[in-house]
Amino acid sequence: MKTPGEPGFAFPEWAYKPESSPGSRQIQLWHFILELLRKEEYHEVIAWQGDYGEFVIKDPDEVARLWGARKCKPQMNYDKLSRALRYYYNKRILHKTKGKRFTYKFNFNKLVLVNYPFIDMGSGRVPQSAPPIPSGGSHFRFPPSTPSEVLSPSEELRSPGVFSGVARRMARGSVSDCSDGTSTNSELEETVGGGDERGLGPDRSFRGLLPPRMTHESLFRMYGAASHLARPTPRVHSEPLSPFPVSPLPGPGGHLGPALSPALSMTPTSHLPYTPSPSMSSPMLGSHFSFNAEDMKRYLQAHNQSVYNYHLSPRAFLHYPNILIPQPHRAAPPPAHDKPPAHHLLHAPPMHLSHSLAGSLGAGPLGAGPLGAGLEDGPHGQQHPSPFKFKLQPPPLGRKQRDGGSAVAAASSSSSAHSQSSSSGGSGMLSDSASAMATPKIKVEPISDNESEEVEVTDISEEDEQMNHHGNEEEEDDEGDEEEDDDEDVFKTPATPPLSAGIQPFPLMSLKSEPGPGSAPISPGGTLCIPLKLRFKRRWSEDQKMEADGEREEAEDKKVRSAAQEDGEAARGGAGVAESLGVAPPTQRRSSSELQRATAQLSLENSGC
DNA sequence: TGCGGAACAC
DNA sequence: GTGTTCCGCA
Repeated sequence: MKTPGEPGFAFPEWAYKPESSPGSRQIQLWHFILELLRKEEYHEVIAWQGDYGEFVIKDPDEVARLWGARKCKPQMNYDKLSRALRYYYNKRILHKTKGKRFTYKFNFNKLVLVNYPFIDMGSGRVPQSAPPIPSGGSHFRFPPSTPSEVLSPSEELRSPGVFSGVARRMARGSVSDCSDGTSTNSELEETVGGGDERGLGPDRSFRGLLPPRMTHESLFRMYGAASHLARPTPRVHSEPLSPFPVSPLPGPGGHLGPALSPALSMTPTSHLPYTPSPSMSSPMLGSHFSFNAEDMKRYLQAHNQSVYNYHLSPRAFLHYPNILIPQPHRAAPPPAHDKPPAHHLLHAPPMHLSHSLAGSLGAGPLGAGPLGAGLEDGPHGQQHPSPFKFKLQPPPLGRKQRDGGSAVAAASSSSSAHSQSSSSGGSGMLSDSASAMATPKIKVEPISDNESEEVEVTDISEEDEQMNHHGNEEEEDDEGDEEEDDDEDVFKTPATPPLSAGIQPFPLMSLKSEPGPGSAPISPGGTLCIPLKLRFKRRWSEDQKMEADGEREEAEDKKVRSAAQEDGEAARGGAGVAESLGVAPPTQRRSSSELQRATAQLSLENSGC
C-alpha cells in the first residue's frame, strides 16, 4: 500500500509524466491542448467551453497543425490528432462531449486536478472559459499562478515552482523541438515566460506532496500564487474561480491549498487511500493554517465542487476535513452561479464543504460521498448528499464498454445503491462503510490502468453523484461523464447509499449527528466543530487502519457505522454531537498523533466558530 | 464526424 | 508507454 505520504505514493504515472514521458517526447497531447487553451492567442482555435474542462476545437486543422508542428509531424491532421485524443478516452484524461462537434472535455480528475491544479485553464488573462465548475456553473479557471504555470502536471506538482518551469519547457521544448513548431513555441514560450525552472523534484516530489509529506512549503510554492491570492495577492488572476489553483489556500491556508489540490491530485489518482486526509491533516495541522474561515470554506467548496465535478475521488474530500470548516451551516447551496464568479471560489459558500463534510462525517470516514454530493450541489444548490458510491474505475472503457456502459452504468448505480443500502443501514454509515470498503479495495498504486481501483474510487463518487444529480452538472457532459463513470466502472462501495438517507443535507445536522466526541480530544468550543474533527480523525484513522489492515477496516467500518448510526440517532435526539459516538472505535484511538493534533487545532479554531 | 482496431515508430 | 498512421465502420 502506498500511502500518499510515501514517496512511492502512487499516482498514475501518466499523471506525472507530462511532457517528459519518454514516449511522449516531452509533451503530451493533452498538455499541449491545455497549453493552447490557456493561451489567448489560441482561443480562436481552441477554447474552453461549457463546464468543467470542456473545450471545443474551433479550428481542428489549426490545432492539428500546431500539434504537428510541435511534434514535428507535418503530416499531422485532425484525424490523427483526434485519434490521439480518443486514446485519452481510455485513459480518462478526456472524453468526448457528445453531440458537440469537436468538443471534448478533460477529466480533471486525473488530469487537472492532479496535474494541473494550479494551472489556470484559461490563462489568467483570458478568462476564456475556464473550465467552469460544473456545479457552480461558473467557470473556474485554474489558477494560473503565473504565466508559467502551465505546465506539465508532473513537474508542476512536484515542485510548485517547477511547474512553471515545466510549462516553459512545454512551451518551448515541445515546440521548439521542431523548427516547425516554432510558431507555436514562440507563443507558448511567451506565455510561459520565465525560466525558472525549479526543477525541483521530479515526479516523486509530486507524490510526496500529496501525502502528508507534502511539505507545506512545497505546496505553497506550488500554489504560491494561490496563497497570495488569498491575501491580496497580485497574481491571482481571476482565478478565484478556479478551485484548485488559487484558492487553495492562500497563504495561510497554504496547507489547504496544497492539500486540496494535492488532495485532488491524490484522489484522482486515487492512490491515496484515505490516508490522504490524515496526511494532509498532519501537515496542515502542523502548520495550522491560518486562513479565513470563510475563504477556506469557499475555497473548499469550490474545491470540492471541482473535485466532484471532476470526478475526483471522494478521497479528495477527505482533505476537507482538514480544512475544517467549522461552519456547519451550509447555507444555500452555492449554486453554480455563486461559485463561478471569481470570488466565489473564495467566497463560495461553504455550504458544500460544510455540508459535504457534514455528510461525510456523518456518513463516515469517507467524506467523499457526502462531499461529492455536496459538491455537486452547485447547480441545484443543495444536493443531496448523495451517497456517492465508490466505483473503482476500471480502465477506461472503450466505446464498446461505453455502449455497454450505459446500461452498466445504470446497473452500477443501482447496484451501488443496493450495496449501500444493504451495507449500511445508516445513512452516515454509508460513507464510512464505503470508505472502509473502498480503502481496502483501493490500491494505492499508480496506475493508469490500474486506476481502476484507485481512480475508480474517485470516479465512483462521481458517478454516484452524477447518478444522483444527473443532469445537474453536466447535462451534456453528464452523459459523457456517466459514460465515463460507467466506463470506469464502478465498484461501488457500500458506503454511499446510506448517506443519502442518512446524510443530512445540512452540515450541521451531520455534524451533530456525528459521533465524535468520545473519541477525540475534543475541544470545548464548538461542539460541532469538534465532532467534525473527530470524525475526520476517525476517518483518517480508519483509513489508515484500513490501509494497514484491510480486514480490520471492515470491522472498523462496521464499528464506525454503528457509531455513526448511533450518532445519527443522537443527533436526532438532539443532543447530538458526538457523545454518542464516543463509540468511535479504535480508529479514533488510533488516529495518528497528527490527526489528533490537527483535530485539536481544528477544534480550537472551530471552537471559535 | 467520430470511433476504435491494428501496426508501427519513437 | 505514447503517439502516429491507416483503415473500416457507423
